[in-house]
Order: sequence, then C-alpha cells, then structure tokens
Amino acid sequence: MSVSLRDVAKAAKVSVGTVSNVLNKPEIVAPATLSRVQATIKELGFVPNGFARQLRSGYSCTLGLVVPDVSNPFFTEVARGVEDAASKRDYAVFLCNSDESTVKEDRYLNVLMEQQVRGVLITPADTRADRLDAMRERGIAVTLLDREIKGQKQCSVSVDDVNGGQIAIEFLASLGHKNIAWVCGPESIPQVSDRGAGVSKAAKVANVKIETIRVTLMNTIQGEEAARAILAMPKKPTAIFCANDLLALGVMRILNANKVKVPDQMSVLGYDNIEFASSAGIPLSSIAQPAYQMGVTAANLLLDECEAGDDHRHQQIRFQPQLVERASTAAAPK
Amino acid sequence: MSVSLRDVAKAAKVSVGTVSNVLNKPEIVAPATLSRVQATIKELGFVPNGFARQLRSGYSCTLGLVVPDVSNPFFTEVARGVEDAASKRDYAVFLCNSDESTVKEDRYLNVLMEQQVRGVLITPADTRADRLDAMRERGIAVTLLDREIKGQKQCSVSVDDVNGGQIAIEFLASLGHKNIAWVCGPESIPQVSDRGAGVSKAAKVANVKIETIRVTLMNTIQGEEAARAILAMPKKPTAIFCANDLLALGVMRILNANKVKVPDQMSVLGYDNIEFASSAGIPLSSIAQPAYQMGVTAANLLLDECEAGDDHRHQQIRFQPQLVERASTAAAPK
DNA sequence: CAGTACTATTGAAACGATTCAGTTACAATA
DNA sequence: TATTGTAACTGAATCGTTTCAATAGTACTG
Repeated sequence: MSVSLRDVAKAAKVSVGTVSNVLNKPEIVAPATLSRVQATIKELGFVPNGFARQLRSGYSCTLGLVVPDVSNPFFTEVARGVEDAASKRDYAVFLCNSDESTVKEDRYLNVLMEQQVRGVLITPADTRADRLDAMRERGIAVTLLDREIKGQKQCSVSVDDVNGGQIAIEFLASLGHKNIAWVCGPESIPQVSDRGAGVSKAAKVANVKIETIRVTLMNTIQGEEAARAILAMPKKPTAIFCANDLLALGVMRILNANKVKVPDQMSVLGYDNIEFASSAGIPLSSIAQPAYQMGVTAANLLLDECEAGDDHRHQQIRFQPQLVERASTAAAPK
Repeated sequence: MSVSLRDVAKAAKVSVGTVSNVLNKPEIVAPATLSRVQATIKELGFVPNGFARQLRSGYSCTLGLVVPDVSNPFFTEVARGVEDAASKRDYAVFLCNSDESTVKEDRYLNVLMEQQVRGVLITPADTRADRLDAMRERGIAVTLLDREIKGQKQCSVSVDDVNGGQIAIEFLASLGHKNIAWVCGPESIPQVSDRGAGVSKAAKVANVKIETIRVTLMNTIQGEEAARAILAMPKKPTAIFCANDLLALGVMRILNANKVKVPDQMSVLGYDNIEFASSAGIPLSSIAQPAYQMGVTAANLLLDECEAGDDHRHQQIRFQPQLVERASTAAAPK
C-alpha cells in the first residue's frame, strides 16, 4: 500500500542505508547520489513511517498536553502557547481533555504512554504523584502546568494562586466591601484551595466577611446556580469573587436577569482574564494570568528536559497574577 | 529501559505469542495461563509499545483533527464532540490548529501522515483537493468538517451556510431593517462566501441594502475594527450581521464603548451561537450550528469509513442552522 | 487402540525504519 | 609498486509487536 524505504532504494538502485542517510545525514552522501535519491523520493511520493523510525530510535517527536477543560478559553490559550513553542522545535502536540476526571486522565496517560510521547504537559486532576512517577520511570518527561506538586523532582510552571486570591480580596476590600461571596469549585482542585487560602488570609487582615459558595464544575452553568444561591441569601454580599471567569460570566448573566445592577448594587470579580471577560456587557474585572506565556514556557522547559537528558536541572517557574480592573467592580453601596 | 513483551514472556514462562494473545484475544488463552500472564504484566508495569503494534498491524488507533482556530469556542465544541465519539471507540485524537494557513495545514498533514493516523477530520483552509487526495491514496480516511468540497469521493458534515445567511437577513428584514452591514472574513473561506451568498439572495428578495465589511481574521479584535469602520460610515446601517460570534462580540464591545445602544439604535446578529453569546452583556442573537453534534457525527462517519473499508458509502450530512433570538436584535429605529 | 477433533501453545517471520561494522574504489604517499 | 587513508556505500541486525503455520496435548469415537 504505502511506499517504503526499500522501494525507494530499489528504484534509485542504492541500498536502504543510503536512502536513510539521504534523509538523516545528507551531508555524508555524494551529491550525485543525493539528488538522484531525492528525485526518486519525490517521484514515488515517499513519506517515512514514523512508527518504524521511532521504534528503532526509541523516541518520538510528539508531546502530550492534558488539560481539565478544553472549553475553557484559559486552557485553549495555554494550548496555543504550547503548540507554537512545540512546533517551532518540530514537535507535534496531542491535546487531551481530562474533564477533571481522574479516570479520563488515567486513560489518556495510558494512550500517551503507548504512543511513546517524548513528554507530557499536564494540569493534573488530583495530587496523586504516582501516575506521573510511573511515566518518568519510563523515560517520559513530565512538566506540570498551572499546578505545583510539592517536591523538586519535576519542572513546573504555575501562578501564585495564594497571592491571586489575596490581591482580589484586598482590591475588593479597598473598595469598601465588607461582605464578599467566594464562588469556587471543589477543594480538591489545588488552584481552588490556594486561591481560597489567599482569600482567607486577606479577609482576616482586612476584616472582611467571606461567604463560600462551592460548585462542582467551574463553568458558566454552575456560575448561574451560584448566583441564584447568592440572591437567595438573607444577608446578601456586596461583591462576588469567582474562582474563574466562566463562573463570573454565569453569575453576571443571572444578576442581569434579576435586574441586579453591576457594579452599582453588586461588584463581580473573575479570575483568568479570558478574552471574553472584556466583551461581556459589563466588562469583567479579573485577575489575569499569562496563559499563552505559560504555555510557551512550559513547552520549552519540557523540551529542554527531553533533549538535555541527564544534565537537566528541574525548574519551578512561578508567574505573578495581576489585577485587571474593568467595569464590573466599584465601591460598595452604602 | 522499558519493559517489553519479551520480558513478560520470560517472567511468566510462556512464549511471546501467548502474551500477545493475552492482550488481544484473551478468549483463546487458557484461564490459568491468562491470569498468570496478566499478573506478570501488572507486576512488571508493562505497557505495550504502540509503535511496534502499529508498525506490524499497519494502522493506528488515532485520528487527526485539523481546525482553523482552537481559540474559537465553536471549534472547541466540535472538538469535544469528536473526542467523545472517538474515545468511546477507543481512538485518541490529535488536535491541530491550522490558523487558516495553508502552510501550517500542510505541515500538520505531514506529521499526521508520519504518525500514520487512521483518519483525518479537517476544516480545510482552502479548496485545493490534492493534498487530501494524497492522504486517501495512502489509505488514510478523510472527512470534511464544516466545509464541503464538490464531488462525492468523501464524507462530509456541514451546515447549510447559504440558508444560514438567508435566515439571518430575512429575520433582520422582518424587523424592518433596510440597511444592514455584513461583517465577514476573506471570500476564500467557503463559509464566508456561502453565508454571503445567502445574504445577497435574501437581500434581493426583501429589498434590503447590504454593506459588506471584510476583515482578514474572524476574531474579536477584527470585530472591533469592523465596528469602528461602521461607526465612521456617513450613512450608518441599523443592523450588523457578523459571520461569527467572535466578530459580533468585538462589534458590541465598540458599540458599547461609543454609547451606541444595542438593540435600540443598532441590532447585532452573530453566527455559531457559542456559549459566550448568551453571557454577553446584551445577550447576543445568533444563528446556531449544532457544533457538538457535528463533531460526534463526523467522528462516527470517519470511524465507519476506517473500519468498514471498501464497502463504505460516502455520505454528505448537512445540518440546518437555526435562529436563536436574544436581546441584541430588535425592530429598526424610525 | 488408531484415528479424528479440538484446544492451547510455540517460535520464527514480518512490519519499515536506523545503525554500524564491513566492503569497495580510488587517490595520495613513500 | 606497495601501503595507507578516506569517502561512499552496503546489508544484516535490531527495535517490540502481531500473525500464522506447526506442534503438543487431551479427549472423544468407533
């Protein structure tokens, strides 16, 4: 069916070794032979079989990227960064969606292992390290994305989430809010717990009361539900801080539907600063993370580890979040 | 480094053939042997090498999905559909981002060929059929996504874009708009030209004047530019129809910044009905496409072709777009 | 007890590339 | 002329699976 290296060799009347050299070390082949073989390759439309190559050489030029939610623009932005950095170095990227489920995550890690990816970038669904250790034992490099696991045996790129939570509450407190709702996902998600820690810390300092609303998935639908819960509260907060922008957009949708004026009656602050935050009807204030940059950095870190091998030093890179003030936040009503 | 099938065979004191059978045809192996080998596999942490398997069997269990813009929620929704359908049948998906560039697209198609993917789902950046023909010659199935190419030699899943354009203009005309701006991308993108054809057709019937604003990329940034161009027009339209929701969100952002009231002074209609359309400050009316469903359908079509082989009949599946009316459209001002 | 039928297992060939020790051809050197 | 050196090329071994013809083992039949 497919044209093999052997076919090319026969047609060009050289050995298979020579054809292989034409492909991989053209400089050691005599010019005449080189061009003859190249012509034959083009003529037969030969494309090398990656499996055979990788079977022999022992490694591939592919990376795996496992994210908890491809529908979240934050992660597609990260993915773009990863992809751009990887393709610049001639690597291709397998994008996998774990949906925050350890089962799905495990399945994908298995597929990636079978595919012998060179390395994996992952925002793990849980803190279990064993799965990742198993990959490393197999010689597959692993870099953590947007999540840090204690211990220094791996590279990671993350954002200071504790600080992010702190910045958010300090900002809202500075606007005079004394009663703030914190809408977040399950405590098991490290970002959530870290941002939550920052929230508590800052709340204590600023003497602000925090009401925690916990949902199971961090998307717009659940944001809507959280907003309904908040509106049903006897003593309503004056500001809502959401663990990501999707939640915040959902919240604003319900506030809008219930004629609650943002920001006059209620301030809303998101997290991630996704593109749509700024196109919301009331442009959403948010805590920005350098998504694209994180993807690029993580991919480069991973590829360095893949290519440097033993003399690679693991690095923990940590970005700082930044407040982006837009129209959805204002001074607390009196 | 890695545990091979041979190692397992030795440890379990059976032949390599038997271990292979345990993996692929467990029903023909004696129960006692089966469980002994399975125990050994688990003990050694053996994961089969996909390359070797696929080298021998000649095909892989991976699909390629090439989209023009992963940042567009419409395509991530399609991708989710593809992924869900594929993983239900134990296929993994390579997601590639062509950025509407034929160069990037070509490069990815090459990588996919080397990786010997079983099939490719693609929203091609241009109408050239030759690249795709070459893949089919190699035995790689190809299904077109959201784009149709004349001729019946492939499967495709698309939406009736001409009709979509028509529905949009008929709707706006029914609201009394006589002067409508049509914000779209390059004519070379089939969706744009098809939707444009529907626009013209309906405009003629309804006796509506269309002003075309063409941008190079269909994202929010370019939507903003289009809006500025429209605001600078001497005789402003009363409604804006955008070729996708990203453009529309950009347009609304600028209208909002310029205190143009939507929908009182200006109606805005988008296309795709992405999730964020409904969370925009003024929820965006849009022409909906069944993105997730399209992904599922396309993946199943492709997998049927892969697995059925010769007795596969190519199918062209075409969905119908649907108007979703929200707050961004209203009767034309007098 | 020979013959048949069936199941369970074996082991070598094959997939298509890379790699490397070995061969050839030819020029330079002594 | 004999020797050495070098560039160009060859071809068999190898990677880790799957496949399949061959074989061993067991049970049943007449």
